[in-house]
Amino acid sequence: MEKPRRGSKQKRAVLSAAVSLANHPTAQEIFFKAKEEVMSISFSTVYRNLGILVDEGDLITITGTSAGSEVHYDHITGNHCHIQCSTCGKVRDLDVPVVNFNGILPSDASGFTVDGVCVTFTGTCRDCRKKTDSKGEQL
Amino acid sequence: MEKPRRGSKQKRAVLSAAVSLANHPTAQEIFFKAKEEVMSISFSTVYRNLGILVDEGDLITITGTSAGSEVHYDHITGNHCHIQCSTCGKVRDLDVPVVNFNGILPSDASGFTVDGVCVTFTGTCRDCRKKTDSKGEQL
DNA sequence: ATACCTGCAAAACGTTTGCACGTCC
DNA sequence: GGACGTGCAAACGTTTTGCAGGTAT
Repeated sequence: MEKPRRGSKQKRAVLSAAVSLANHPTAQEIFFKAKEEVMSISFSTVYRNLGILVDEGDLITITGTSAGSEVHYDHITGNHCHIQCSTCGKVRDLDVPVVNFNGILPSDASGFTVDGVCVTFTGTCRDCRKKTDSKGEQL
Repeated sequence: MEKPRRGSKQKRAVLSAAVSLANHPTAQEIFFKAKEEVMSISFSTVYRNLGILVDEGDLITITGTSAGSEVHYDHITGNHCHIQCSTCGKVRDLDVPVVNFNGILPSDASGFTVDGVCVTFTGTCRDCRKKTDSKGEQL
């Protein structure tokens, strides 16, 4: 039932862009990086391939809690946590593993089949903290 | 430095809509619900007030990992987990508390000030599972 | 009166889709 | 040759914004 997948240099470029950009890049960032490899690549192709790569398990998506509506992509697909700056939207990895959760859920999942968990902390990065402080407000 | 907030029946309608809709409503759902209370309310006003209410801590936002680009709102602002169906985008509360995390992070946060955590499980709800099964594929 | 807040309409933004062409098997 | 992949441009849905007018203090 699996569709045969042919592969293309564009797709490879998308994946390698996602991998080489360590910072949980957005689709746009991946687009520009991939463009370095395949000049002619288009947005549609990037988005299409990102979807495919996520489907195939080569990438995962990260969506933050607030700032920035863009989807971030991560080539580290194992369960780990992220923290996103609610001001600038930047995402970083956290060392905290999500192990605790693998055992917790089934009973509480009220009918859901659980296939993953996304733990995203919200916070403020040092840079944005400075800016906020100098504006004289911290809420 | 805080801006004086006047309050309005629209804002109240938005909040009470968000509260009465227990299902982690999206902005659109809140809009329609709020419209029942204040017929003349507009999208802009809903969005504006949602932003304000989140700012004020009366609501939190939930963003899933995949399906559905809309932001969901939750009036239960205490740390708790959610599970979102990756097919239909529906969000549910999980009983699992996030207590474990309050102690873990500071050292790993690499310069971030942490002010919250959003734990969203990804899964498939019973309804969507049925649909998927009947299509004969489960990946 | 002076902010703040509203409602409208238009814009912005990220993303998706339709279609014709190219490419690989 | 046929199916998959691409690129373009246009569409889409959600959210934001500019502006004129309304409302509460």
